[in-house]
Amino acid sequence: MVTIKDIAQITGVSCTTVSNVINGKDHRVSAETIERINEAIQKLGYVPNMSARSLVSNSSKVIGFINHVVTKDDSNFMEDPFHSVFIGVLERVLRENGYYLMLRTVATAEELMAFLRNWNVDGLFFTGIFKDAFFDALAPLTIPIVLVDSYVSDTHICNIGLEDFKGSHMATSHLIEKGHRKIAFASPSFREGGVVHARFSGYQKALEDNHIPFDPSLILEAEMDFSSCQQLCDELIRIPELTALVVSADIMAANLMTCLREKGIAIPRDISVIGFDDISLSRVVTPPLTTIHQDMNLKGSMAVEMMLERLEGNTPKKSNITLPVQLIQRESVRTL
Amino acid sequence: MVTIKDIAQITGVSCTTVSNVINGKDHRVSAETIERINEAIQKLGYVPNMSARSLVSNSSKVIGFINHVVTKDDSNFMEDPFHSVFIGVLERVLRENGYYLMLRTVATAEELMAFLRNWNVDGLFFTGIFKDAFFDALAPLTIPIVLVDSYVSDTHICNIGLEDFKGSHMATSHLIEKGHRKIAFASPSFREGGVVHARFSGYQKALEDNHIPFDPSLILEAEMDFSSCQQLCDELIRIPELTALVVSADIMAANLMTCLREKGIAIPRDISVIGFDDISLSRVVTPPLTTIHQDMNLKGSMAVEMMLERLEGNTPKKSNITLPVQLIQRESVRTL
DNA sequence: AGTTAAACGTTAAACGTTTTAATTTCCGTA
DNA sequence: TACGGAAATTAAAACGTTTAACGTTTAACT
Repeated sequence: MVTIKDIAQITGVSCTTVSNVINGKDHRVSAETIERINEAIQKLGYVPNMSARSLVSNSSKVIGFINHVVTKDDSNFMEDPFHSVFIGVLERVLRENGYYLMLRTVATAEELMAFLRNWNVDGLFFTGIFKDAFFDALAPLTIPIVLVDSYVSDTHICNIGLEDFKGSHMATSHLIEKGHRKIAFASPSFREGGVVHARFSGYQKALEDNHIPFDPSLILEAEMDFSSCQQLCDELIRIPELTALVVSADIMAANLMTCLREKGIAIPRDISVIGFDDISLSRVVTPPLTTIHQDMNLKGSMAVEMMLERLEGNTPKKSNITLPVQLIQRESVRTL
Repeated sequence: MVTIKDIAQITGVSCTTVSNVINGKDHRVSAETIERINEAIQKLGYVPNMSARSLVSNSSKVIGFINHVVTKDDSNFMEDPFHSVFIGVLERVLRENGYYLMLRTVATAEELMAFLRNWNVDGLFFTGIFKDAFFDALAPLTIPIVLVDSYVSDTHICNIGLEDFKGSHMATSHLIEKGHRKIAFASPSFREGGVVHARFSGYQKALEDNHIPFDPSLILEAEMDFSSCQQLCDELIRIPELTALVVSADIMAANLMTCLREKGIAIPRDISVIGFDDISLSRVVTPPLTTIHQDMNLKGSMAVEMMLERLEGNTPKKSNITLPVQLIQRESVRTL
């Protein structure tokens, strides 16, 4: 292993100087020396040891992506394209800026703290954090934290979210324009500070704006997996005169559509469906799903941008970004 | 920050002893001392500093998941459920065994080596490595390396793969049993040492076994994304009397089915399609895709198991595991 | 010529852990 | 009582960096 010492020795210079050159603090070093040092680095193939670096500097260049599991389940959080696509973007941009990405699942705040101190983690990404005890444990942390899809606000914690309310309002209004009046709302379970809440409000407001009375029996909750959707489907078909359905997540919509089809219910002939998210699947499902589009890649790059800004020590202009959504009309909605 | 020194001081013992207790080398420490130390650790909330640890011990507990990009593209490798689901499993099992997972994209072997030495990486996972210069660069490495879906063999590198040949043979035979004779094979581009090759051979052999002459004009290559599939689709419909299609990846099959439908071609009425992989999407697409199933979660856990065995220093029983596949009949194949 | 300040360095301590080799303590036995 | 040896413990070096704090030399002003 070639160390900074070797470089120093070979170039006849001290460790400090080599270190300064490596770290771009070369304003105190002559151009000629810099040249010599860089050559030696090149020739010997020197690579800095991050452990040594972080040991002394209290900064590791490690950014954590935290998957917070509420219940100790063995489900694979990577099944959700939202996590994976997001992580893919993170990895790329962080790397381009000299950072490293560590994945970590934690159940408790203690586990998180241990992880942070294990590695001197420099920054943290979270998806789907809600207002609860766990979130409160984040407050005393001083490293930059970027939340995604969390309706929680805090001075030093960034959030990057979506026009959930607006999107849902658009979806519902679209159905109403197409002549639908009895419209159900299906979604994963509500959690305080989660996106579902905002999406539900959008649905509710759209009804109100169109003078359609709100009917609580049209609100359906279930998990997103296939078998939960089957149960939900049974409830659905028992609702009389239902003509349309707003689903607050495309994965769920896709599962639901499959269940409905298996029961001989045609979409959009018997029932119209509109989704939310526009994941890649939505285009490929039959019929292609009309949905509210969000730009996952943009979301990821905005999140990294906020993170990087904070890492550089600049307080960013905004600590709360809301990304736009867009209605994508495909074939799962019919005009009444 | 509470260090090992603090624990030593408070319990009136040396750093060495504390270290020994922490690392389970407590055979040289009296039971009473162990007790005292553990209490102090608990009370002060001591958490080991991995940087310091790896600095001196040349082992970091960091396992890298490497995404090797051949061309410098900006596509998101996490779009592929194979990577993401796999990584999800890795993270869980590695964590349960005291390891940490770092994600890293590299373009060249040099980048990889730099990464390894940056962090003293203890082990490496790869998906989709092919027999090329990059692979050769892996040879001199001494840390455990686990490959997934790579038809390359090397003494100290593990591989965990699939019955690709058999699966493809099953798929093709299934179509033949259903009365099909003119069967095309569509797949992402062939690469030496990649799974596509094996899957192609299975197709070819099934034809041969059934005395159907092989027709090279029925072999179609394209990338998996939607627009490439559209082009491929144009070629497809120009083939006269084609009744069936083996697609060597479900993502591609799904895209292809959508393109075909957009051109007014009904599945399975006009053309039967059989896929490979059985990703979650396959069930939800219309018609539900008949495909060859593989167990991604099993694949992940087997891969970690091999990795852990090597990390413990045991040479595992096998360095090459082939997982079984299974035909899942759904509705995309019709009987002629 | 003498003073200053910039330019170009260096020395050595510190970071938190592991590990080797040395040291002390304790106990049973000759 | 002395002694051998096992058991329990320790001191100190080492890992590869960064970073204060300090030292030279040189160029530029009075």
